Amino acid sequence: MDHQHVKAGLSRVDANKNEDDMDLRRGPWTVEEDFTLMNYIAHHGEGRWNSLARCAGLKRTGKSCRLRWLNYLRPDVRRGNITLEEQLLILELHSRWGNRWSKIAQHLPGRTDNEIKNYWRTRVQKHAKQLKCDVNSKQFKDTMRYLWMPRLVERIQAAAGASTSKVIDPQTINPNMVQIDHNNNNTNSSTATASSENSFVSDLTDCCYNYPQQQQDYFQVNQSISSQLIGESLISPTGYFHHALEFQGAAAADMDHQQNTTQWMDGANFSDNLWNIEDMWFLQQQLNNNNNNVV
DNA sequence: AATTGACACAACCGCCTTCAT
DNA sequence: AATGAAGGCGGTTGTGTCAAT
Repeated sequence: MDHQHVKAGLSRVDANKNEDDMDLRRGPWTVEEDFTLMNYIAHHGEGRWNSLARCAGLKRTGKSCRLRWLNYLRPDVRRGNITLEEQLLILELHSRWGNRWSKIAQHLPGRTDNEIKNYWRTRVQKHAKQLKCDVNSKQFKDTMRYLWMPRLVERIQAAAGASTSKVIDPQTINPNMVQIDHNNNNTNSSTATASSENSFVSDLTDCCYNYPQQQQDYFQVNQSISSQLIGESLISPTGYFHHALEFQGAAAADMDHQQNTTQWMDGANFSDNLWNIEDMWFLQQQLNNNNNNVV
């Protein structure tokens, strides 16, 4: 690798390729290019992308053709808002596998790794930024597991109960869920919100406004729904649901720490913040726990 | 009406792995 | 076994859109 290529951040192989491909097109695809690519694949199939690009007469790299096909033109690609169920799955699978986008995408039919990656960056990382904590930190991960995911489950339930086109039928998952609905006969804001819209219009932000009243119930339900969505084998016996219960118990016995959040929240504009007091308190607890462990 | 900033998403880049020769 | 091309993947950037000012 010579200095020029090192400077440009290119390997020699890629650099030579670039020199050879100076007349290649870059940037957004035109309708004509899309049509050419689709037409060629319809007749000849996909694969061998470099030769495909040449034979189809496209002035694009094979990589570019492949990406365009997989992420946009493929007939079975799903577009549009990420559903609540998909959000829950993404959070769950990311907690297990990290940034293995293609692996995560395999469990969301029609969704591309690129789309999931973008979702994570634009939605999830944004919230981490607002909380002023690292997206990979334990605090943030715990918040996802013990607050956001239960809320997502709650909203999935509400949406399924309100919609005729249910994605999840609670009774087929867990009889407890029916009981939960009856016990929660107060119509809290989250239920009302979810009922007034279809399950496709939602994101994490909405979930963060609505703190569950009976969190233990939500963990039970969460476990059930996650099991249905991604299969029992993915739920660990020592998974986050149990840890959440332990955490909630310990936290309830230590409510005095809530006062400490004032100090912790210094610098945050609360009136404009998406996060409610429980989120902040939860994170503060995590910080305290970590500090105790260090000492 | 023009400007600006935030946001979502398409597309590219470079590294790594796999495959064919 | 060695080599180069192709493909896959995760990170990053570019661009269009829209709301707020």
